[in-house]
Amino acid sequence: MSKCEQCIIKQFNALKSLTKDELIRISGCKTSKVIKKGEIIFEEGEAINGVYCIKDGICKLSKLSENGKDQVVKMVVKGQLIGQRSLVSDESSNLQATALNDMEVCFIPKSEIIADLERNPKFTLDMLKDMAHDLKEADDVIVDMAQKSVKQRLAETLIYVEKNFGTNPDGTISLVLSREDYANIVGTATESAIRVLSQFKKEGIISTVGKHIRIEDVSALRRVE
Amino acid sequence: MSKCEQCIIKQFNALKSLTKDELIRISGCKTSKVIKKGEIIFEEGEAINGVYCIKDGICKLSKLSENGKDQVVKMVVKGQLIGQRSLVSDESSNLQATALNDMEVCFIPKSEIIADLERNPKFTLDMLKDMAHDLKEADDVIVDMAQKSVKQRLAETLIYVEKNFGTNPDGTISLVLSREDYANIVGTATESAIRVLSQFKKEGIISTVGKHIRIEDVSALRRVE
DNA sequence: AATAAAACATGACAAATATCATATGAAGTA
DNA sequence: TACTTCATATGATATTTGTCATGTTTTATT
Repeated sequence: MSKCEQCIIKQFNALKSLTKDELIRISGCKTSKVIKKGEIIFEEGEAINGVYCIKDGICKLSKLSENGKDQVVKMVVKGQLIGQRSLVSDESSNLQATALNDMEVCFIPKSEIIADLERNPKFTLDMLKDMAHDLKEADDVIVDMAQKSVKQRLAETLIYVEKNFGTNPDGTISLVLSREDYANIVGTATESAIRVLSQFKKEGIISTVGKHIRIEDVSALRRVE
Repeated sequence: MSKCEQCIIKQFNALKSLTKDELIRISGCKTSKVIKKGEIIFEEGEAINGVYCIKDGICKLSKLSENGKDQVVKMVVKGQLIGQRSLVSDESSNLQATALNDMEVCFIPKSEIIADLERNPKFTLDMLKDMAHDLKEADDVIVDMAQKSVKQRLAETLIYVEKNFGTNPDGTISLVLSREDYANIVGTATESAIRVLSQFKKEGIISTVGKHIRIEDVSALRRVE
């Protein structure tokens, strides 16, 4: 099993602020998991009791709403941590994490890392910075949800996904999402998402290659009203 | 000027985890302000460079959307801190804070408290806990915005406001908000908020006494679809 | 290859919400 | 007091979005 102290992934998250000794100890108790696309990493209501460090892949964090839809709250990519809230709260998770492609994650149990939070202020401060950033992003999502049209939100989502998860050599967006996924990100009916994407395609703003989407005209996407 | 180390308000936020010495130092550099209803505490885009501890009153945190509406993201009450993000980020504020009634706040400059964040892990951990809680609440708001109707969101807002900000002796909700405020919380047009409140009133679910609203039938509010 | 099951697509219609217009009462101001 | 402004209210209408039905395409499975 690979060692935390040598892992480059930690550079992208708060674990970089652990000391070498702390990292070696963490390394000894962590478990690595391979998670296939579509598999659930943890469920809403589950006691997570630890954090996951994402070594590879992308996952969505979602929450079931009363009307049965699974609203995506955030997408998380390689390098980031998920489940941090479980470290500072004894409540069970308010979100479900599902792999959007094949993933590799390391799980660090709360019992092993909690002491570091209480003793290493640099680490805690780093966690705080990450969470402050997440909170800011969540605020932006709230405003978008409340004030923008489905078409605008979908346009923004396409730009976001391309920017954050990259493109293939042919220019298509690397991450393949179903129309239902897109609907659950923007918070609309699947049919509505399909319709808007069809319209974008008809207008030449995007094109599709099989299940892959390519943005043809970013500025048009930005101008969507 | 009152002293932080004797102030009971700090029990409700992370400042309680500062040592007596730290509190005495903070006390020496803090400034107290009285803010009248409607006044802005800080603006979107402003460099705050410190935290505000709310000694009394209620304020809203909002963000201007592209369509010119001022979306309320969160309401904050006596005992809580605002502006924490400025402590861990050099970015300017993403939100505007506006007093919803007469307030009394203390401002603690970043320069004085930042060292405590770096040295007192208990304090940092407490800040982290608060922020984790805020993040969870923000997630819930995202789901509500995306999946619930205006009527449901307004019903929930009424319940929330009554629960969190209390009632007057006659049973009316203490906090008086304009219809526009309600619209900006729920994320809808002012006319729509007015219409829904009128309907609730017609149905006997709420009643009004001047500008005050009284919830007459909470369970009906909960049942709204 | 045959079949079943998803995912995608689109029409028709209903429901929710926004927008614009206008009116009225309340509150502040000259 | 008269005037102005603002908040509340409501109708009429347009637009957006959801829902239901149905068909097609793609993907998975036997």
